[in-house]
Amino acid sequence: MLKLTKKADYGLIALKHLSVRNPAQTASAKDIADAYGIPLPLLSKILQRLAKNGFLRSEQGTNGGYRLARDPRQITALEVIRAIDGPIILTSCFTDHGECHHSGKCSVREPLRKVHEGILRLLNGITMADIAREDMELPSADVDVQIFRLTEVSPSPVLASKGL
Amino acid sequence: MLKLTKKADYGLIALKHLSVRNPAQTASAKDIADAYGIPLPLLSKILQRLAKNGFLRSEQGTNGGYRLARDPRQITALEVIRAIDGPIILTSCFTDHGECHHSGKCSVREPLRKVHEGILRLLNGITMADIAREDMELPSADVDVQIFRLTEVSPSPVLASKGL
DNA sequence: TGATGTAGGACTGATCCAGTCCTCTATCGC
DNA sequence: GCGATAGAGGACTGGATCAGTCCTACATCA
Repeated sequence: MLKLTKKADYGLIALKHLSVRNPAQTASAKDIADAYGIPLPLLSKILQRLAKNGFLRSEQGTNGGYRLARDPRQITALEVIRAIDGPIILTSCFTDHGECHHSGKCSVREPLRKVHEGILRLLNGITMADIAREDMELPSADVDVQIFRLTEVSPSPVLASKGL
Repeated sequence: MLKLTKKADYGLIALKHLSVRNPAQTASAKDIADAYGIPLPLLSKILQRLAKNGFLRSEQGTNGGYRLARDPRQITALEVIRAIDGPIILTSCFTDHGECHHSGKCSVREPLRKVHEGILRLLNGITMADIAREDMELPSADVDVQIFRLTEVSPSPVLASKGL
């Protein structure tokens, strides 16, 4: 279904929240949960994991909370999503082990790997600093359309059609 | 989790199978299921849906089966996936209705929409003809990294790291 | 010492995916 | 015409995963 989990969403929201403010300032899980209507215990888990993975530094006790451990320009969306959701697997064909139990039968593995890499590259090209900017630039059209293009195709109305 | 369903996988495999061979030739669901080790009733449903959506033409009766209804160069991976899995939803923030129940709170909706569009554009740029080619070109590195790039980032070892 | 806050394991309900089962209809060859 | 083949399609089930809750333990500060 090609969907991000809510946990990843929440994680990105929290990191954006912390990227915008003064890096010296801490925000508690409760602060963030209240600000965005996220269930506190759920957000806590996410923040704990982000801290465990080196994105955040946590401080316990009164007036404690979380602050960024790294420059927002050095944190990519890909890293965050992987830390929260685990490895991104476009198709079960290539898991971490790299093997498809359909063996030589699965004929679309290689093409899908290209798509997979494209998505990873896309996510890897976005930092928290980008996300924190409200005026994030629109991707210039037709740039990556050309990446895979080997044959002619008529101008597709797919992207313009409602629904997606 | 950003994963394609097996149904979409199977659909792409079947379409590739039909794209490679003579377009006049039909292949039954059983033929394809046997060739790739896909459960027949499951594949049947997928092929039926592809036929219903105009990708395939079906012929009933003895020696019946499926054949492509359109030029493989005119069938994009995006269309196929959408036909089988339904609309691609990167985050529940923007559904078909385009509305986030978090209202104005969800601060990452716009950035994620950009990612979303990037993925759609990527999938829309791949046709069945591309997938049917074994020597599908590798995406040239660093092309789409630049799309979202507004800030500097150090060369990331993320893509090179094992696991992805 | 108590309030505040993080750390983290266990558990549950809901949803969705993958696959199965069954019945029905259409077409071809004998 | 009849039976084998093949598509059409609805109903159902087991399992996995997600989203969220609950509870306890530990750390820090006023």
